[in-house]
Amino acid sequence: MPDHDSTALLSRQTKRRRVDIGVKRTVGTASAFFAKARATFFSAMNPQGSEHDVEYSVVQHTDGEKSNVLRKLLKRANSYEDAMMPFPGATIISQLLKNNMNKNCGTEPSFQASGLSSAGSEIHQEDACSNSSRDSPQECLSPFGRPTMNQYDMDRLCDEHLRAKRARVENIIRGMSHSPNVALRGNENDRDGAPRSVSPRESYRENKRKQKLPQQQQQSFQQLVSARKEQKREERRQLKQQLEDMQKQLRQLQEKFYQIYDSTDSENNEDGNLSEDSMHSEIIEARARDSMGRSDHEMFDLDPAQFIDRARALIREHEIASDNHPKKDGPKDKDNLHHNFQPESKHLAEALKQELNTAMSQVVDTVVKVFSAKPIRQLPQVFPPIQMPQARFAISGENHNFHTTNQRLQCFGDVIIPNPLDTFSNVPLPSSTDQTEALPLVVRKNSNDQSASGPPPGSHHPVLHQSPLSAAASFSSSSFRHPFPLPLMAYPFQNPLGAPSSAFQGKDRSSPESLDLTRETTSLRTKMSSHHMNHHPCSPAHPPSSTEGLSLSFIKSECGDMQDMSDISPYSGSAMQEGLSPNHLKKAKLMFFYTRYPSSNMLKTFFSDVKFNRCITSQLIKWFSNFREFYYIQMEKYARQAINDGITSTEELCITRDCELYRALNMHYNKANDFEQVPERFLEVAQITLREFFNAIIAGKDVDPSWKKAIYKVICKLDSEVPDIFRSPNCLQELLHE
DNA sequence: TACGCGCCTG
DNA sequence: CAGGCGCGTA
Repeated sequence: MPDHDSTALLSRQTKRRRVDIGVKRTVGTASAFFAKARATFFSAMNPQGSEHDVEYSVVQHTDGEKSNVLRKLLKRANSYEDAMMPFPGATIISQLLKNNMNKNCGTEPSFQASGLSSAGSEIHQEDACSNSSRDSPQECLSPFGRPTMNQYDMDRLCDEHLRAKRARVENIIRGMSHSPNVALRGNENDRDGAPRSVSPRESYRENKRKQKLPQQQQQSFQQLVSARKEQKREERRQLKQQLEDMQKQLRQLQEKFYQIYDSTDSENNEDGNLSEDSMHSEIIEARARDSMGRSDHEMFDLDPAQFIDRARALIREHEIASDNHPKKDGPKDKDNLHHNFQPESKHLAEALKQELNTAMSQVVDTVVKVFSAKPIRQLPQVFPPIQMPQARFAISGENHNFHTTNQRLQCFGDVIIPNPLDTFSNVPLPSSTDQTEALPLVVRKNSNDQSASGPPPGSHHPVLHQSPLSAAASFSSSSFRHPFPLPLMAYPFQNPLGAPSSAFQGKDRSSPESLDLTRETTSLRTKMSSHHMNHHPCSPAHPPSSTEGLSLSFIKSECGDMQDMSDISPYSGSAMQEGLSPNHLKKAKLMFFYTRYPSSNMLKTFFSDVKFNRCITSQLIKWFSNFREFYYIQMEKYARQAINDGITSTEELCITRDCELYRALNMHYNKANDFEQVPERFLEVAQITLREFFNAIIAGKDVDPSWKKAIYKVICKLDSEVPDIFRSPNCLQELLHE
């Protein structure tokens, strides 16, 4: 773990503790002194915030705080793992490994956090270094002992560097092959490696550290070399096993593939004349090979290229078949297709073909993914579905190209619906760096939903996938990026081997129930409003397209009982705003000087220039909740400070316009101090609040977890009338420019 | 069940 | 400042 991380952790912790000193006191006033002294002592002891700090804090904290530390570590580890999943860069291999290893060792997240191979834990090593007084610092820096780097000439240094590099790679591979830290470790390395340029010496040291074996390290290089050889042998063995595992999985895939093929094969045999028709020899060949392979079980040993070739052939076969069927004018075909075929079986055939196409796409995709070591350049293709039947699979041909997620989506859109709208191409698909904070939750939720409930029956239409995108596109400026695509993109990766038939159909991902869009919509609107998005993207002159209509209804259904749906739909009329602007925030802050607990009705009347819906209302309510939070925190802080300062009587607690507490509050709600009419009443209320806190603390009521509630009850009755001028939409100008 | 609130977190 | 969460209330 890099130092800055633990530093951050520490600073968060100390910060939290400073707050917690107040909030979660278990003893009376004496504990405040103690805690304060402890904090001072603590920060004096560790001015630079090293790894000691975490240790120290863990040891010193109460159980709850300790569990906080653990929780954070755990969270971090999880988030690293989660973060790996949806990225195109995460290969199927790592996912397979992850799946396997989660079964075995999914129970020790804290060790995941330490993130090292079985050879030893970095953290443990470092702890041993920093904690144990027996070890000399030199040994810590250079675990291989005396021969320090200074004794080598430059050649040696280069050699070491190369060796270290190699060892590092080997280490990563080994880590992948038998520890649950795949994602984490890789991540860590990336993070470590990217920002700083690694000097040879540094990387040498780092690798030594990582390579350190649990047994006593001998100082001679020969032993090191032999140990390394041992490791390599072990690695080789494990890699081999890994390979075997993957082959096994591939076999399963192929099996599935052939099962599907068999089903349609037998059906084709039913109508009997497909093969005698003008079938390409390639297809017949493929079939011949096929049946042979099936009888001999040799197909399992096909190499990937062959496998993919055959997949392509099959696809071609089916496309030719489906293309030819309607075009056939020969009486024979007509007979076969239109007379001998019952309508039901025709439908069945069509359905089966579609299913087959979908399934085959998945299989081919997965196989390609398994066997493409690295993403190579993508072919710039748009997948015209009918005209270029091969385009869909061209990437899996000689080039063994890697499907980007975007292509994958298009591909499956193709299969399911022949003519997908190309809204996708107009929306900048987020790269891994475009991720916003809301994403992981959405992904997780979706994946859970997906795995929990099977795809609901009913028709699926890709346009539903696009509606969120078009929502983002049509409601936002060009620079605005919404995290919608990522949950969708994450889907194809969810379960590459387990249930491919349901994994890609996307029926449930298109259903509004499974997507937690409420928050997304809220945040979308929030972001819109905070960016002054007052323009109306859908002007009446340009009636919404079908996709826009869908996205509108999407938001409509998600945002629930909006009092006025026109606030999203094309809107022409008054100057009502669709969201809250910074000016509204400023106004709300000024209103806080008068009212701490405004009712939602009151908010509606005072923010009459905003079109209210559920989201806006809760945002405003949240604002005032945040204001109160700050207010009460200040009050408590100053009350405790007063107690610490030896004040014993509430009479001594007065709030004037030049006292520190008032200045802090004014700074928060009236930052520029351009509102010069902070009512006297606010000072009184503040003073009452302060005294309430003071008395409560003095009385030791703060041992009760909900001791503040009584104070809140008092304060909420002290709201005063908000001047009418605040009802005006332009009140800010009027208030601030007087 | 929906809503408002407060607390915690980032 | 916003999101998540748990709780109490209507």
